[in-house]
Amino acid sequence: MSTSFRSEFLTTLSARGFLQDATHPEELDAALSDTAPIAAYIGFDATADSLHAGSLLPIMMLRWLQKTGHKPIVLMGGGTTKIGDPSGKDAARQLLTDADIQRNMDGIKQVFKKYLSFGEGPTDALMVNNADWLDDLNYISFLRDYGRHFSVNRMLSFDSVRLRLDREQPLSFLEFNYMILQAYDFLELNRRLGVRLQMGGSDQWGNIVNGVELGRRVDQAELFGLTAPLLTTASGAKMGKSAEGAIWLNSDKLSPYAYWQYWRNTEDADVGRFLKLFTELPLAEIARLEALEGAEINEAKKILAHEATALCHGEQAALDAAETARRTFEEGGVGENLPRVAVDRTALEAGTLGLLQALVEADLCKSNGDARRQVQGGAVRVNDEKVGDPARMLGAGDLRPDGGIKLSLGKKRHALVEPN
RNA sequence: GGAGGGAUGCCCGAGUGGUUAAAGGGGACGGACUGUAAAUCCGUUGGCUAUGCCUACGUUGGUUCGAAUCCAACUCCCUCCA
Repeated sequence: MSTSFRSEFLTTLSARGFLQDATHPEELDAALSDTAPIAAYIGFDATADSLHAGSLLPIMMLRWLQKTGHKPIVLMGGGTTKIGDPSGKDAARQLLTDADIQRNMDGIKQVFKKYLSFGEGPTDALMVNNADWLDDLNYISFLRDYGRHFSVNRMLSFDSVRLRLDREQPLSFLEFNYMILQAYDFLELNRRLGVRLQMGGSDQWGNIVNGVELGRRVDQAELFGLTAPLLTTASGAKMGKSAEGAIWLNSDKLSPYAYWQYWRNTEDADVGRFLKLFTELPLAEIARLEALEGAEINEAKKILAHEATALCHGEQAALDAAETARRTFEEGGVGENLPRVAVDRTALEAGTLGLLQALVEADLCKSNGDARRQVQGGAVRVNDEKVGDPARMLGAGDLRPDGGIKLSLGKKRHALVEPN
């Protein structure tokens, strides 16, 4: 995709590295260049009550879409989530109830509100749920009206299916049908809201193309598809995971400080790419930051962390996180925003509060055994002094002048323990 | 419907009666080195009221002094045949 575009939207996506593939680039570019806004959608799962950094790329695409004068549609997979993704070998996966799905969608909407502006205007974002049309489908009439437009021969040739078959891994009929249901989503969105473009990760290419073709066959609609590259870090890891687990976008699941830290720890080789994808800084500015070498690239990482955090949690939260990090790392002090954990004052004053227990309560270790091993491995510090004795108790004598005890696991993970 | 193969810790995968909390790899965490990076090297990686105890090799029973390993039934998956 090295063509040059007329539309602001495609020009931006292309320059910032969001573009992998598109179905009819020229026609799409022309449509996006018209004065009338184009409605475009991306589908999201409703399997958790927040999204994580892996979903940030599509979110940013919707944001750019809106910024360049078009209408973003967030499609929640409420209907498909109800069935459950059949991949993975444990059939034990729980099916979500309607209430679960609704709660998840509410949580996810909180994330989108930070990035998109919702409403009823021509370029305001909308959130829709495919359960609205999938729930009431009649099997026979669905097969007759839409099933006949799908050739199994062709479905078998799509990567999502073919790779599974080549590896002789099971592929259930249910899963095989996902493609059809997703294609139908596109058709339905076109009929209901006039949506003409579907975007997604490159793994969605097959699904998207099917939707485009279904629209053409059934309604003679001119639909478009566009995919973004699948994102991994320079060392090949998937985006959105870290030491602490998933990088959630909701602040009640992951603090803005931890979110800031995630971006601050970006690998050198990824800084330029991430600045383009996850911030809205001008490309010239990014080019300058990207050119920094050696330790100076840390400046670029701080800017990346700030911009990404400000988008997700607001400007003030980003500044606070930076300040906490500065005090914690550059001065070795206690930052205001370190996670605070209340412990039983009586036990503390009696000297019966074990260090191991405190580490677990502070969420630094997952069990006493884990805490014990970390202490023995020399990873634990109390008020910045290394502790080697797993039987160590915390007492009133450990309280610092500010009334707390700072626990550290390794260099980066800290918590402030305070008696209640 | 018939025949055969399989189910092991976060994941992959070895293990076919005892020294197996279970090889090896990946991932993850910690340490060293650095720039709060990467790469590399080292250590750790079921739980607990902890020189011991408990839980764990699909599920439930059985054989045995002793079972992830043998037997039976069941559940799920794969392959081939019809």
